Amino acid sequence: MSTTTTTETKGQRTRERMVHSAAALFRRKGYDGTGLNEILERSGAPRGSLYFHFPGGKEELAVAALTEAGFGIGSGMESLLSSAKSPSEGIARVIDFLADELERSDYRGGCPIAAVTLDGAAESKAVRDACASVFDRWLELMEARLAEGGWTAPAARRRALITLAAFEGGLTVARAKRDSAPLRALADELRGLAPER
Amino acid sequence: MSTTTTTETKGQRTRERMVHSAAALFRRKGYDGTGLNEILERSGAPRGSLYFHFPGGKEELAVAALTEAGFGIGSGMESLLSSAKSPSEGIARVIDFLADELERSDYRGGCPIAAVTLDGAAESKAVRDACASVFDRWLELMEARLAEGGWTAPAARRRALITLAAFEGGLTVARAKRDSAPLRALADELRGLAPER
Amino acid sequence: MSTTTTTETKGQRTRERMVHSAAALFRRKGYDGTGLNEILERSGAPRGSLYFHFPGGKEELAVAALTEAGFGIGSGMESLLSSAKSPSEGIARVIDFLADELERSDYRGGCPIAAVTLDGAAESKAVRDACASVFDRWLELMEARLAEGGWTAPAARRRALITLAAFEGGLTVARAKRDSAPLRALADELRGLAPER
Amino acid sequence: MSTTTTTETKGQRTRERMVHSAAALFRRKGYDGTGLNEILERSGAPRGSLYFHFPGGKEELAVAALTEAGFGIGSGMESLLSSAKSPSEGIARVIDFLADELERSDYRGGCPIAAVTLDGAAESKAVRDACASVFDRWLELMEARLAEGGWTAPAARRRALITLAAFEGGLTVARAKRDSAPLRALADELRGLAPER
DNA sequence: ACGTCCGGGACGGCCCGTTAGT
DNA sequence: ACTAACGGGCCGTCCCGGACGT
Repeated sequence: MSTTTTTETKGQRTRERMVHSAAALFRRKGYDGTGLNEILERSGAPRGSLYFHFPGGKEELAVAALTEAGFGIGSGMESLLSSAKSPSEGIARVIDFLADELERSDYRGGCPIAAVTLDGAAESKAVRDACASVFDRWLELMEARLAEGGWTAPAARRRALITLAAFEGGLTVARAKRDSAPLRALADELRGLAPER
Repeated sequence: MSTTTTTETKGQRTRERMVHSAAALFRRKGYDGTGLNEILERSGAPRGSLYFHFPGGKEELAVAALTEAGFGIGSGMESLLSSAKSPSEGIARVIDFLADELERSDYRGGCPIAAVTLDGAAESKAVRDACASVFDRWLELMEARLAEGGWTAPAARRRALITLAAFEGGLTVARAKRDSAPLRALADELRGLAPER
Repeated sequence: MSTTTTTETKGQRTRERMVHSAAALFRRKGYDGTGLNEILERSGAPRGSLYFHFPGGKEELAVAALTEAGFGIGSGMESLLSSAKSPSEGIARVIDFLADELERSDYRGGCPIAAVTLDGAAESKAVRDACASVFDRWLELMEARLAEGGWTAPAARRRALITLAAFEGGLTVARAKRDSAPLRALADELRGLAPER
Repeated sequence: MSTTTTTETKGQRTRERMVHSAAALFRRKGYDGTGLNEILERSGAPRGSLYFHFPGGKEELAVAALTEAGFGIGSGMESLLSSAKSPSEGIARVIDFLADELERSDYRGGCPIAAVTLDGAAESKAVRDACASVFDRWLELMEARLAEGGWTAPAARRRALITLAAFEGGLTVARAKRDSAPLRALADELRGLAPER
């Protein structure tokens, strides 16, 4: 009997470290603001390894990093959502969690997807598509929880969308002001808003 | 009595062209994604002029570009807001206008403030402050219009904030998907939401 | 009695493909201009195989490629020389053949030996020696045919040398101009030159 | 009263040093074998200066280096040619001079034009054209001297061509063998060859 | 014997934002 | 107000080694 989780070759671990480093740096400075050297240094990998694991270079690495970061954040979202007593409450908690993280990182850690979407990397279709997929997945997660809580499909869809937009925008505003209050106000606002049918 | 507008020296016009070019490029690719050469080329100004007008270099130019772009967008917002029959309708029109612009630019022209806030430039206090000021000004504009329409101050504040967050986030999502529908859905949603007292 | 030709293991065929690919690329771009990846891709061989067959790496591969290419070209030369009615005529035909090849390759396929001799690879004694040997062999071939046609040894030696120099130089000039005329003019000239005793 | 020659700005001198360094290195190792770092180090210029003087990068620098080297060598050729009592003697002296230089440089300094023509740089039309122009100029120089010595135009043209080819090829062969004898033999041979009308 | 995976780091050419000099 | 010069940083590719698998 083998353990399901930890059977990872050394190469896979290197690759993972590069992906994580990239994601972490993209959160802070976007794609254009992040140098390969920085990613490499942080992950302790030599330059040649990057091009072994990602022959497509920085762009391919970004796609992997964004996708994986999207899943990670999505999982957190999912558990916050499902542990709350109502969907609205769950949504508020997600936003509060994001606000906590922003504070903890001294207002540096926003959303990697947004950061990359808004910079030069968006010229790349592959990168843009990876971002769009992540956004879609997050929307689905929220819609599902809302539907579970009794919302009609159209109402759930609208609420999911406004939630996503609100927290992406809220993260941006909060970061500029170095103050999480706007983000937390958004959490409250969304908590209070009744479903419109 | 002096004419306020047209008395501009050649130097001022050069400066203005640089500022506009920078703003336009920041919208598309953020601060880190935009090279000085690109800005210079677009504005037709020689290299040395930049450091004459902006001794602080790229950073100082960015502050000017962001501030000015913020004013420009703010003015548009203001007239859209004041020409609508109700504040909610005005807000919806602002978002629709943003969606139109996004489409016209083939999903390249988002919000320069957001783009710069989310990339490496946010490490600069001067840049961050310029962004925060712009956001504040936009919030004030919306609050004022809402108050004028009979909203209480706290409700107006909340609605302004959620509006700002929604359109910044909506612009991001719409750009990633290359589809303005989410943004327009947000406009509708905000139009429909009753004031919560 | 064993077949001399077709008893080749898979490994030998791989090796051969690498050698041929290298030679072909050296003709076009010299040693420094040709990357290992390019050679590998063209020969369909995996990276690790190179160091199995050529522990000395690129340099050792080059020696093999140059030597083999030298033999191949030498054989062609030999048959052209021996099928002509006179040595001078044979020499002219060799040059014409080279000109044909240059045209067929769109002025890319010159002499691999010359290309490698003139670039950084010449710092390597092994490579230089391989080149020198090839040149010597070609000279011998021509001298032998000249002697056979009744030329005295010194005259044959001189004519072989000027022929080799003329076609190497002619190939270079023709390549730069993308015009085989100079090379063909050289063929004519050499055909016309009387033996000087 | 100002000296006509030495009025050179610092920028021009920097540029010149880069051009000379590039030419010197191309002689030894060709275009692909020569790194920009090497050129820069040798000329003592910083990296950025290169792209100021040669916005087109390495390729543009190569064109300049080749053109200038071509003129330099051409001038030497011209004076050797004109100071000899006969054209044939002049030609022999040119080749002898080349042989001297080859020896002096320990068989590293060949013809930069040939080296570049035979490596990957020949893919660039600009580079190839620069090489072709230099060859043409050299041919004209020799033709003119020959005509001056009483040769008919067609004979002069043929002799010029075979001379150019011979010394380019001879330089190659001599370099591979690290022996200037073949080159000197060529000088003798060409001295002895009678004009064919 | 033959080949793969992965690591390793130096170096490739290009372009960055900035400053001196005038 | 602008030309000229400055270095250091960008990302990508180079050739090569060792560990491992067949």
